[in-house]
Amino acid sequence: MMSLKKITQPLELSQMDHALIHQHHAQVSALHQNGGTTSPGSTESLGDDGCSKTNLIVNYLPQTMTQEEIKALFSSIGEVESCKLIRDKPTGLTASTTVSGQSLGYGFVNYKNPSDAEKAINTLNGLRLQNKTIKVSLARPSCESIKGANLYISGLPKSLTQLDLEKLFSSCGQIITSRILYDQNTGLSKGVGFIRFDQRNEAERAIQKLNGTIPEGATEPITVKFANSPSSNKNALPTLALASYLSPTRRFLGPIHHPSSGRFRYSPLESSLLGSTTLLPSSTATPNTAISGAGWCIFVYNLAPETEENVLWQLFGPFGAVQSVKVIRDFQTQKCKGFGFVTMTNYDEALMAIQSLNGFALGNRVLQVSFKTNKMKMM
DNA sequence: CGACGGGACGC
DNA sequence: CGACGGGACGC
Repeated sequence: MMSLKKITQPLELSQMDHALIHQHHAQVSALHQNGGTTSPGSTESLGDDGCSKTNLIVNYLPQTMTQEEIKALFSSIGEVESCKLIRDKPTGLTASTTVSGQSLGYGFVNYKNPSDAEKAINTLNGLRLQNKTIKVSLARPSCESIKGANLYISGLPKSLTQLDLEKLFSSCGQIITSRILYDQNTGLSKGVGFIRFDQRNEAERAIQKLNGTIPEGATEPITVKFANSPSSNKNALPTLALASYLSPTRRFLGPIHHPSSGRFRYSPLESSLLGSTTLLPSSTATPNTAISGAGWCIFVYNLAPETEENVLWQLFGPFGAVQSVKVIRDFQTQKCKGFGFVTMTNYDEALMAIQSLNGFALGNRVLQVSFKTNKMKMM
């Protein structure tokens, strides 16, 4: 139940044509348009071998769309010379349950004729397909200097608009895309946004110039830094991969490399407690033992409301002997209150579980796992 | 936007 | 803390 979001219906070609006919006038924000697909200068006529006028990059493609479907769609405009959907590497590796070859959501379409490429931009850019609005623009000549040019900006005033954001950054270079994140429910700005520049050095310039500065009319400084690269994936261990990744036959695991561990980590343990592996659970001496004195009680925080006991068994079982698990629920709703407890027999195994599972991305939540503290109601 | 339960020995 | 429509340069 935790990872159903990937299930979408494959797109039929007939549906696509249909969509094409009825929605080819889909609105695209002016901002996106000025996002810089048109080069500022004169280089229009370099057609032959310089900047290609036939090669398009298509972004925000629906996950399920295949290269063949893309080609079919774009062939409705004119003759397509080549078409490539970019997919992630077919890593046969263990951890990534993301089956090899998933679409990365963008691709390239190269037309025979520049006029068709232009027509494709005019008619297909902004086309809505499934849950996505695709973007069609001229591909820039591929080169190293355009990579890693995406910035993450936080601390923005809630009133700052996308246009304001672009104005703020436009002096640093050519903006390819910009975005401000809004809360889905309230519609209010999250004070966080992205700017993708044409060139990486433009992005560096923007960091130099704007990081820590206070926008006009604002009171707080903004943070400008490089956005996380898509490869440093946040939910590298997809929800249901747990059972398979944390194979029950393996009692001890090497350190699990959490995506951005440092940031999410929060360990209540002091190094002194970690020193020895020969500690025995004792009912009174240390603050982190289970009440009963037999076993080590672990506090697990940031569980989803639907969480059930079996999730905890699956999470902790691979690390050793688990005596009991408990999901704490609200009495009324019977929904998990966001935390639970796991009691393990052996200190070493409990420690290993904590070290491995603290910071672990379970679905869209990052777990915080530590020895239970003693809320001394009584002594 | 959020943080540590529930049970009940029979002295 | 904060991370996008998951994924903008050929995976």
